[in-house]
Amino acid sequence: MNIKEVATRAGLPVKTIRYYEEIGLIAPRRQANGYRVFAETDLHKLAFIGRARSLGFTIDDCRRLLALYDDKDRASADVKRLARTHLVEIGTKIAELRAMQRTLSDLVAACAGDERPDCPILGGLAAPSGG
Amino acid sequence: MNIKEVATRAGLPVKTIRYYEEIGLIAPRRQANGYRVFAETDLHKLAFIGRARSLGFTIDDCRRLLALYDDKDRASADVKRLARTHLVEIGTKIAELRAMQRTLSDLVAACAGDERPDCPILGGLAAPSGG
DNA sequence: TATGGGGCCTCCAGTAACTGGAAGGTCAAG
DNA sequence: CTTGACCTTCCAGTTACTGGAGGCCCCATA
Repeated sequence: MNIKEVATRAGLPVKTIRYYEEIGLIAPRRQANGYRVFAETDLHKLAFIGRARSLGFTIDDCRRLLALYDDKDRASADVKRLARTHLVEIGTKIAELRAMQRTLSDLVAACAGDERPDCPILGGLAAPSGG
Repeated sequence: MNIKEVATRAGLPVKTIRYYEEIGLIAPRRQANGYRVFAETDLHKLAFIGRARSLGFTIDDCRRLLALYDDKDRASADVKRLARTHLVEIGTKIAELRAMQRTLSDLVAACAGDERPDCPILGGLAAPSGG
């Protein structure tokens, strides 16, 4: 199948698929005219990558996951380890965002939000008092 | 003061400060020998930017916040609007991360994590069944 | 005066993961 | 034969820095 079809079926932009080939995640064959030809396995891999990416795995994670996916002898523990590491990272990011959210919503709550220039938000950014 | 001192006092890397000058966030004077000279106002601005960045404001947000900070006539509502938009973005990001967290921890829980190759995590990435 | 060690400068390249656009080849339909 | 959709490559830009090379500048010490 051609790039547009595989893009539609995998739910990824055409440009992204070319990029994935460039960085070696997939290696579709070529026709005599230079067009890429995608096999079913390419489609599967692309769908796999798309899903992993949407779960926040990096491209490097995807590379490792694909290797594990291709390796019929690997232990499920290997995959689980990667996933768990990623879960920890997600947890950390959520905690950081929540801290931002708290600080910022305190500042927003303290601000009158009217036509006067006095604003605790800018004040809080200029010199934090307790954060 | 020299760049190293202002970097220490503002809690930012020297490189970052040069970068901030390059993109026009600050404009320190120069000595005859080419060295940057930072005034107290430069230090204040840098500390301000550092704090806004740590709260997840983009550089572009910082540019706008600095403009508001410099403008003694702006209404506090202008600042509040920017902060509130940012709060919404933070909220969205947290929700997305939580969704990832749920999906991924379900997959991790379903995986035996032993030496056998059978792994629901890879299965779930290859073809999601319900989420 | 020479030397050594910081500190400072600029410029270039690279990061992550694409995205947009230009210039041009290919194919099927009318 | 032309039109238009599709395909190709290559280059540049995005965000917010970060690292390194190569080279001044300044101060202290021998």
